Amino acid sequence: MPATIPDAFLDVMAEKFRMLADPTRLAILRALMQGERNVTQVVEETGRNQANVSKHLKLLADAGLVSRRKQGLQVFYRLDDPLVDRLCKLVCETIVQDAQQAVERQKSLLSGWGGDGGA
Amino acid sequence: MPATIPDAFLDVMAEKFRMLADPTRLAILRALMQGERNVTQVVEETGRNQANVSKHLKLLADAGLVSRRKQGLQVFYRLDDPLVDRLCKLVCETIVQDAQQAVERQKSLLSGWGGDGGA
DNA sequence: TGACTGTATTCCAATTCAGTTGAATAGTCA
DNA sequence: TGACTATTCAACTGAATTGGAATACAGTCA
Repeated sequence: MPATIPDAFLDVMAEKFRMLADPTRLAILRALMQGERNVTQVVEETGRNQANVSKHLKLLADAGLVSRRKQGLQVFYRLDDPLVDRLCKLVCETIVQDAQQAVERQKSLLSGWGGDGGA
Repeated sequence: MPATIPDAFLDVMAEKFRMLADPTRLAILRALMQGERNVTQVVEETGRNQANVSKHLKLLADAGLVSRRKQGLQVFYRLDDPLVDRLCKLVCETIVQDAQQAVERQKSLLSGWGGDGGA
């Protein structure tokens, strides 16, 4: 672990983040966090159309975030990068924290007028 | 911390990741990880031109990742989201790990021929 | 006020990306 | 072989993003 990020890492890092920078891909990854799924299942769970899901799955597979397993007619995908889980958890936590802080700021504002924080 | 990621989070998460999904922005953030910097300093440290840096700084500020402080003619920016540091560290670590694993795979391949792993 | 410095904005061309549609491929079953 | 299902591929469109050049803006100093 270098003290500062080397120049050569910037592109690789950006590439990794870019894979996570799309709601459809995040929805797909969320489905795969529950366990292995075939394309049809992912389509159902994400509500996106099949070609679109297939394209994003290919992107994710090419990037090494998910792996493919063929079984008869179907292709099963599963998470293949523990990083995904950890990054998503981190970001999720901060979203929750940000929301909580927003609520608290709101409360403290209201308390200035002697309110109880209710609407 | 929800058991699974809520639908409403997907867009927010994607937005956060998108901010990190660009090498120029990562270079800027890397500079700011060392401490507060004004625009000129960031320009020097990143090697990007001024207009470009200024634009990305605005994006980052709007997204809440960095904060601005004006002092005379200059505007100082600094990291304002602990998430950035943590996400970057995580990704960096996995890049290093991936590289190490690649080296080991290479070694074990070579050892099959009785080599010592050298070039 | 006018010159100068540091920063922000606007406009533009090029590129990239997400999503849709329609066709193609691969595996299964009769 | 032929019908059928699951998946992928290719082409297209519209929208978003990037970087660069030029310009505008804001604060300082003489």
